[in-house]
Amino acid sequence: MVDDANLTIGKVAKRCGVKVSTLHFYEEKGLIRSWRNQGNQRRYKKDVLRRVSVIKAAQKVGISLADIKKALATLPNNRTPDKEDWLALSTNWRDELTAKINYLEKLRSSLNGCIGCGCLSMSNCPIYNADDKLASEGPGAVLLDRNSVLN
Amino acid sequence: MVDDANLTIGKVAKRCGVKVSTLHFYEEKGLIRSWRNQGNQRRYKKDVLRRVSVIKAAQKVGISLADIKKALATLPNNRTPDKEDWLALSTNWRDELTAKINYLEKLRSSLNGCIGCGCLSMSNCPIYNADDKLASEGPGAVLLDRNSVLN
DNA sequence: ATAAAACCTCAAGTAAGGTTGAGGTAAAGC
DNA sequence: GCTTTACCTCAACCTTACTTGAGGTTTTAT
Repeated sequence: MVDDANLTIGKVAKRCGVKVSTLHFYEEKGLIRSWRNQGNQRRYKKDVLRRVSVIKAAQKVGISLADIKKALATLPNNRTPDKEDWLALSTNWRDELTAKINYLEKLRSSLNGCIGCGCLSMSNCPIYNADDKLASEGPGAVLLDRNSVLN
Repeated sequence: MVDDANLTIGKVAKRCGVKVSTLHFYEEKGLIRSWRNQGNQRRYKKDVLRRVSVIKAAQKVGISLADIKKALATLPNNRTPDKEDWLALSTNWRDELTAKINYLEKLRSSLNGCIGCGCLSMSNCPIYNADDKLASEGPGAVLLDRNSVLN
């Protein structure tokens, strides 16, 4: 029987609601760490539970694993991260989330104002530029890609 | 020289701000249509410009190509879609966008508290109990062990 | 002691949304 | 007429985030 500070991969998976294969994958990607017992099986300290939960939370914000990894790399590795450490991460992510929300709100008003009312055919539509006048000269239809937060 | 109601793929690509390969891909997926000229080259009617722009707009909302295809399939195919037709699509997408914005706002308001204080382990944590179905970014719902994730 | 459950590695597969390249044809410009 | 640009098909590849499966070992339970 392993004690609570010496978790098996199955325990971690169950308690975090992820599959064992996900933990293998995260370890391979450098997002979490483990050591091995005498029989070559992975063991984790409790710390990993929070890491995995934070990874999942950040994914909901839309942060990629690569960026999550970078953020986790800023945590201290000489001691267990404390409340302040986690707070610093979440503050950054909250700001990204705010930017994303702002973008989506702008997009929503474009949908309302442009697609909804039919002005898609007009040259000043932010989503779609007119085809007639701009056809031979300008760059043509200008999509929102330029300012996209998401893409 | 092709006239304006008889667009080449290059023209469509340039005016919509996408690559030629993207148009091939969309056609293969049934999102747009074309006919062929004598030399087997694709030709499009102007209609396609709006379709592609709407596809791009919907993608920014977070709609998958499969769902966009379904939505586009509700457009009339006996006539060019009019204002009312596009309105129906955009209204649905706007509602999805609103739901998504609401979800992200809820997520934002709980992000610092959850990550910082450790309530990730609790059954009332908003991050894990919000409508995960709306979290179309990132993987789906994560069902945590209600009793003991972190402790 | 033995069987079942859990774990291991490594390769391959999945899904979305495209992109890239090879080998060849068509259209446009001078 | 010749050359460059544009277009064609088909297959393979890319990225993200994992999952699945085969074949084999370790732990745990009875």
